[in-house]
Amino acid sequence: MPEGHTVHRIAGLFRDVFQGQSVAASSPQGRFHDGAQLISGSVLERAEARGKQLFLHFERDRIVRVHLGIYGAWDVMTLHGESVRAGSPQTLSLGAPRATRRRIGEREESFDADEPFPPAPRGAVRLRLETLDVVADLRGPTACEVQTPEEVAAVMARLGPDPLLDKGIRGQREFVRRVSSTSRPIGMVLMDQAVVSGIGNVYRAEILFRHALDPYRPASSLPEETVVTLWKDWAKLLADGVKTGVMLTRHDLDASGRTRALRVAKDRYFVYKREGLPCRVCGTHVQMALMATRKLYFCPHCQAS
DNA sequence: CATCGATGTTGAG
DNA sequence: TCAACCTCGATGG
Repeated sequence: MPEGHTVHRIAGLFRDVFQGQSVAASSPQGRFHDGAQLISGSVLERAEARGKQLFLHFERDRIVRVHLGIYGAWDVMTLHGESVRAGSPQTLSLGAPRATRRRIGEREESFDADEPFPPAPRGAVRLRLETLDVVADLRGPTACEVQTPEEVAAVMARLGPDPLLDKGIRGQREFVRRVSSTSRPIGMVLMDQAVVSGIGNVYRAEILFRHALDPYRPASSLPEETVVTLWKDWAKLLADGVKTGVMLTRHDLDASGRTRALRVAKDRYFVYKREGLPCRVCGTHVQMALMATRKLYFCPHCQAS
């Protein structure tokens, strides 16, 4: 599911396949019918992510803002093979070219779909974006709406820095300022999109473990140097996540362990979803507690104050 | 078949 | 603090 890395991957993929092209838009499910009509046939000028928010800039200052929420996902299907790509309608009708599907969101996967192109929408597709050789289906988003540049600016203004957009000292300083100015627990603060963009429940737990931090410790009590380290670590994890599509957060693995963890979810994390299992560092049982309705995982020994 | 849970946010009280 | 919302795969009977 979507933490910041997923959304940046989608933005990158959309730049590759849609940017500069006229895109047909529809809402097979019907719930985004009017919005789809507003943009259908216009050129996608830009696709950008900020944290978990995706902005698709179409002509005439029409911007589609998408937030996947907890289970939203994009399904992207492309025809493969250049000859098919360039194919005329006759070529397409010559019989069921195979498509490659890429699911982006909860669980990413690629597979050959044994079906004609473009495939019929499956399930509740809120928004379908389509060119001659690419179809992207959006399901289950928390938000999908057409906004003006002013509305987009207002959303952006409420978001904390994103390491991929606010590189260098400016983003870092902003992060330090926002973390240090609140006494709420650091475990809550890292999840607050107004403090920093893109961190979700998985990265939150893993980052805290990687820095041996007690999730309940007041954010303002952390030394500035620790906060700077957190920012740099998030920047690295995010860059890795965008590259691989996987939240691999363990720095205790050799090359083969890493390869395995990329494949096997159970091996992927230090503490996330490992309640009751031995801490990978000290063997203490990993604990789970609710923090503001979300499940928080941590090692009570390694992460003691 | 029904129920549950998930990498999230919003808004009411 | 809590319910509502959005969708689907996993789990249980």
